[in-house]
Amino acid sequence: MAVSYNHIEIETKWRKKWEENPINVNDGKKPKYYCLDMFPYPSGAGLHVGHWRGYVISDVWARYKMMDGGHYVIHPMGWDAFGLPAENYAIKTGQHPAISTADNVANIRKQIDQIGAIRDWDMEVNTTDPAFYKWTQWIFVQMFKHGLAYEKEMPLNWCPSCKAVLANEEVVDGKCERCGSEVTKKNLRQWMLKITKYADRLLEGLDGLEWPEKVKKMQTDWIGRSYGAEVQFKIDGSDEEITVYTTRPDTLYGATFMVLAPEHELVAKITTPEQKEAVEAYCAAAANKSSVDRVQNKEKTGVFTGSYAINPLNGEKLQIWLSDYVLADYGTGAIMCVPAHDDRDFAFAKKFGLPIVQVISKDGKEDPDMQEAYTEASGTMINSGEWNGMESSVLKEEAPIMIEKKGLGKKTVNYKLRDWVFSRQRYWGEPIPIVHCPDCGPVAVPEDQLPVLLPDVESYQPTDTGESPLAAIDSWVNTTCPCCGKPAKRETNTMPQWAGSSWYFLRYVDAHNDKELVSREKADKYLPVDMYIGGVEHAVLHLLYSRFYTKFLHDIGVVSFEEPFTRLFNQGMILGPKGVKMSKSLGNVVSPDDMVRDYGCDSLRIYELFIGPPQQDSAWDERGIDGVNRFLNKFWNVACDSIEADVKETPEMVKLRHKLIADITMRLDQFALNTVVSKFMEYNNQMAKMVQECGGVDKTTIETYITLLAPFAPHLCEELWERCGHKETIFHNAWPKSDASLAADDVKEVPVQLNGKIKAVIKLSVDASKEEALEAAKKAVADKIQGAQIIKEIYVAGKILNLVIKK
RNA sequence: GCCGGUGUGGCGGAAUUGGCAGACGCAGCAGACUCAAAAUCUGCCGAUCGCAAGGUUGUGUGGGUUCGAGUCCCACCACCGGCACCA
Repeated sequence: MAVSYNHIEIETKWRKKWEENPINVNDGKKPKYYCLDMFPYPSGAGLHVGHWRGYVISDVWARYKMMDGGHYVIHPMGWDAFGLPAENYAIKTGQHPAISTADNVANIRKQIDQIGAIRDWDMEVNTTDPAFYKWTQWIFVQMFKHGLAYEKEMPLNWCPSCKAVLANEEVVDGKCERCGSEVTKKNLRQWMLKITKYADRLLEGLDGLEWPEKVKKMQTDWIGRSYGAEVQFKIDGSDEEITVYTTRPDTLYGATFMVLAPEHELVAKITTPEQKEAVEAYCAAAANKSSVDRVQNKEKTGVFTGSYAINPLNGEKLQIWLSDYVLADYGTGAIMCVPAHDDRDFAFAKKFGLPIVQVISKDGKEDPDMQEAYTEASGTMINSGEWNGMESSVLKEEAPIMIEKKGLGKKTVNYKLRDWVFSRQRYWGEPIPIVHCPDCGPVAVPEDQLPVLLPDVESYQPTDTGESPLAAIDSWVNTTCPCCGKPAKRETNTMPQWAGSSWYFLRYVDAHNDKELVSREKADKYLPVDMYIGGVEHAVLHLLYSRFYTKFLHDIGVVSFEEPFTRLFNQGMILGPKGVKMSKSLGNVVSPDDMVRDYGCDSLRIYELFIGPPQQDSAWDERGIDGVNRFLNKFWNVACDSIEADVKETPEMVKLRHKLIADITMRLDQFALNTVVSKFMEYNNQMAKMVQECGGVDKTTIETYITLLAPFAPHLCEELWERCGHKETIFHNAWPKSDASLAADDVKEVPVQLNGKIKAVIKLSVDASKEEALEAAKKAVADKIQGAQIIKEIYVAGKILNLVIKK
C-alpha cells in the first residue's frame, strides 16, 4: 500500500544529526571546493522563493562536489548589512539600524536553515561588524597610500530622494538604481577610487573566466576601450590650442567645424564679446538639464563661440561651437566634427548650416547630395591631400602614427569607464578613515587605530546639502591630526554599500583573524572562489568592483590571484504568478515557509529546480509542487519496497542503473538541473513498474538512485540510506560511475522513413549490418514500396533508416 | 539606434546538438477503488479529416540547403534584456 513519507519527522531527525555530526569536515587533506552564494541583504521582508532558488542551486552543486571528488566544500553565508532600508527604517522609527539589522539577520538565518544546506556558520561574516569593517577601512587606507583613493570636486550624480551621490554604475536610464528618482547633477567634493587605472587588466582578465558571455560582454562594454588619436587644433588669432580625441583620424581632412562641451575650460577664453550673451545662456541651460533630458532628447542644440580653429592638415578655418552632445568627461571634452562621416555631426551641420566635406567614397566618386553620413571605415579617400586614393580602413590604423610623426598629435586609448565615486552622505555605512588637517591635508587614520567606529547619532535624517548626518556630532568630528597632532576634523562621509561586498568572499576563509584581512596561508589554500552563484543584476556593479579590489589586493601582496571568481552562474529570477517581478508593493511575494511546512524542504528544493532552466526567469506556479511531492512519495514507496523485497538484479536493472548514472551526471555537469529532475522522475516511473513486476529493484540499483538523488533531497535520502543498513552518512559516499558498455542497448528501435517521413519502426540489434537492416525495413514497409523504385538507401546505425523512392 | 537573448500543446518546459517533435510535470477528461469525497491507481490528452484502420498538417513568418531541419543558412516579425549623443 502506498504511503506518504513523514517529511517533518525525517527532516527534523536529520537536521539534528548533521548538527551533531557535521558531514562536511576539513581534514586538511581533501581538495577544497569553494562554492559561494551572493550574500543577502538582511531585509525586513525576509526570503522569498526566489532567494531560495539560488541557494538550492548552490547547495546541490556543493553537495555534488563533496561526493564527486571528495572535496572539502567551502559553502559559507554572511550578511551585506549596511544600506539604506535599515537607515530609512531608523529615520521612521528611531530604532538604531544595528538593532533592526540584527533582528532581520536572526529571522533570515532561520529561513536559510530551512533550506537544509551545508553551511559552516563559523565562517559567517557581517559587513556591519566592526571586526569586519576594520578591514574594509584598512583596504581604503591602502588604496589612499597607493594613490588610488583621492578627493575631487566635480559635478556628480545626485539622487534627491536618497540624498546621496551615486556612482555611474548606480545610474540606470538617468534614474537612481535603488529608488528610481531622476538623478540630478550636483557639484561636490567627493572621494574617488581610481578604478580606471585597472581598466586594461579588468578587460583582459575576463578572457580566462568561465562566466556567462553576457556578463563578460556587459563588463567589456562598460569599460568601453577604444583606440584613436589626440589631435591638436590651433585657435585662430590665439596661443591656445584645443585637443580633441577621435577614433577616426582618417577623416581629419573632412573636419569642417569643432564642438566643445559647454563645461570645457576654454569656453570663456574663446568666446567673442558679440557671442558672450548667447554662450552664457546656453551654458546655464545645459547645466540645468537633468540626465534624463540629456539622454532622451537627441535633438541637437548649440551655440557659436565666435572663434575659429585651424585644421592642422589643410589650414582651413573651422567654426568652434558649443553643444551638450559633447560630453565633458569623455576624451578631452572637445571633438573635431566630420559631418560627412558621423551621424551626430551630420545632424548638427544640417541644423546649423555648416559645411559638409566628403573624404571617403564607396565608389571613388563624390556624392554631391549626401542625405546621411557615411559612417563605415571602408572606401577610397578623396579630398584628402596626400591621403587621396588610400583605403580608409588601412588609413584608420596608420593615421595616428602619421599624425604623431608630423607633431600634430598622438596615438591614444580611451575608456568609457570612469573613476568610482566612493563616498555617500548617509549614516549607515563604514566611516571613511580619513582625518582632514588644516596643515597636512587629508591624512589616513593609522592602521592600529582602525576601525573608526560608527558613532551613535541623534538623528539619522540625511541633509540636502550633501553633508552626512555624522557631520552634526561635534565630539566625533573633532579630533587631532595623526600626523602633526593639531586639531583636525574627521571625514564625515561613509562608504557605499558595495565596499564590504567587494571583498567579503576573502574573509570567510579566515573570518576570525584579528591581525590580517586574511592570512596568506589560508588565502593560498582556500581561495579563489571556484563557483559563484547569484543574480545577473550585479554584472557591472558588485562583480566589477570585486575584480578591481582583488587585483589591488593582489598588487599589494594580500592574495596571489587576480580574479576572485573562476566560474560564475547567474540564476534567473522567480517571478510572481503573473510573470511580474515579486515585490512587496505588488503583494505577490511568495514565502517558502508555508510550503516547507506542508510539503517539506526536500520537495521545495526539487520544485525550485524543476520550475524551469536555472538560468532563465520563471513564474511561480504553486500547483506545480504537488507533482514533485508525488514523485518523492512514489520514490519513497519504490525504495521501501525494494529494500524489503531484496530482489536479485536483472539485466534490465543493471542497464537502468548505468543509464541513470550517465544521464544524471551529464545533465548535472551541464547545469541542466530542471532536466535532472525530470530524468529522476522518468527512471522512478520505470522502477515503479519493476516493483509491480518483480517486487522491487535490486539493492545496488536502489542504493545508486538514493546516492544520486541525495544532493537534491538530502533528508529523504539520508533516511533511506540508513534504512538500507548503512551507518555512515550518504554524503561520504563516492559519486557513482557509469559503465558505458553496461548502459548500452543491444536492440534499438529504428524508425523507417520513406522520403524522410516515418512509416514504421523496426527493432534492430545494434550490430546488425546495413543489409540486414535494409531487409528488415523493406519488409516493414513492403506494401508502401510496391511498384516503386528505390533511388537511395540511408542507414545510420541505431538512429534512422531512410529509403528514397520514386513511383 | 546599436549589441545580446528568446519564440515549441491549455500551461511550465524536453529533444543525447541534423535522425520517432511534444519527454517529465501541471491542468483537463474518462474509468477503478469508495456509501461519498479526498488520496491513490489505470487510460486518454497539438490541430484537422475519418465510424475505424489510417491520412494530412504542425516548433513566430517567408524562402533555402539536405535523403531528412525545432536544430544549419538568408530575409523578416514579435517579445525580453543590456548600452545609449562615448566622437
